[in-house]
Amino acid sequence: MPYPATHKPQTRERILNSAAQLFTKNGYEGVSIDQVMAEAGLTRGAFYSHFADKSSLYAAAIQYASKERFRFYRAELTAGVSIERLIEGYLHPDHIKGRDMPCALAFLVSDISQREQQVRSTYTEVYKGLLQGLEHLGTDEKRERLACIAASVLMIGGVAIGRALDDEQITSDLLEACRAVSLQLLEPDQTL
Amino acid sequence: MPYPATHKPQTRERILNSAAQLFTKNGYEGVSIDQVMAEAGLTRGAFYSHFADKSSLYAAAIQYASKERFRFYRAELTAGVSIERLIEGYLHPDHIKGRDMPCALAFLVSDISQREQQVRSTYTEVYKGLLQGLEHLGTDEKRERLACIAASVLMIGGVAIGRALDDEQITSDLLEACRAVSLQLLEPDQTL
DNA sequence: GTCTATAGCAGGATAGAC
DNA sequence: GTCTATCCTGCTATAGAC
Repeated sequence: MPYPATHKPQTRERILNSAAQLFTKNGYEGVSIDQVMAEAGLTRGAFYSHFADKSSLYAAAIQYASKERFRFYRAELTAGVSIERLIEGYLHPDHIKGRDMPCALAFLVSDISQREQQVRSTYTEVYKGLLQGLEHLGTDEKRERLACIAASVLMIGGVAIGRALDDEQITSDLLEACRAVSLQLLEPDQTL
Repeated sequence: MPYPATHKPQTRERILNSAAQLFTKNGYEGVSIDQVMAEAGLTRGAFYSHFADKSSLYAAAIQYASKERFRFYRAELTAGVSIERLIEGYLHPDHIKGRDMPCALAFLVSDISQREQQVRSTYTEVYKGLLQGLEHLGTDEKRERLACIAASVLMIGGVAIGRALDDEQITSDLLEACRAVSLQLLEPDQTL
């Protein structure tokens, strides 16, 4: 039995992990199937027995990356990390530089509208998940929706713009401003 | 005299205008030099007597689009249009849909970090211009820098994320939240 | 300055052996 | 399921005629 039943799912996961890392950092057009497969220790020919095409992989990778990220945040919260610290970690130079698995919502935001329906709808679902997370983050009562939306825009937008800029001083100021305002918006009884 | 002295600059301007429209809406990889030249009524061969390569054109197009946009805003302000109306126009579904010449800062934000130094530094200069505009917008005294940064992130991020999303209801809520918070941040005596 | 023609390459997708 | 080999397309960039 050369290929045990667990082999295929495991391989698929390896491909997804490789794709999530590469796509998030380099965008859809910035990554070839060759690269994804090489990173996963395979060759291009093997790809099409796991995914229909590049676009499907992209959508799946975004979902995968986000699940990993949500899992991480849940663990942090369980371990007693404060909201302030989580926001600080998100709006942080290390995140912008792409260490580990960065946030696909931020890194790919203007990549998405050029992709197919399937990709946009995946992105939208992930964004909804983040929004719901912010609404209930570390509190029993639900936060105001619009305040959470504005906070999410400051987080995602802050990382996206900070990544584009070429001037460390401005990026640093930008992160500081986004941290301050988003935290204020996430105060439990905040209303717009 | 088959080519008058005004011919080349005019042609260059036609190419830039075509490039600004196409690149802003479709990103760097989403546009070919063929398309840009065809839109300008020329063929690909003529391109390289105006620009060194595709990357240079991209940087020049971002600068061109932004100058057009700043010109537009100055005219609006001179005509007595309020800041509220300007923000409303920016954070508006029509802008997201790409009518006329959309804002390159928003539409290309996550495209930029994958390009060369030249492009990133152009983007950074344009962003600095917007920031300075916000600091002095319709007031004699200078607004607080961090408040203006946060407002700019809500504007750029709001358009970028709104464009990615596939759900009109959420996009509409998102634009509303960004309008409300950014306007609040631009109140003349606002401090963080 | 603009054209047509072409060189050269990268990458998506498929075929067929193992 | 994975491999190698191949087809095919699209694109940047250049050459050379007008």
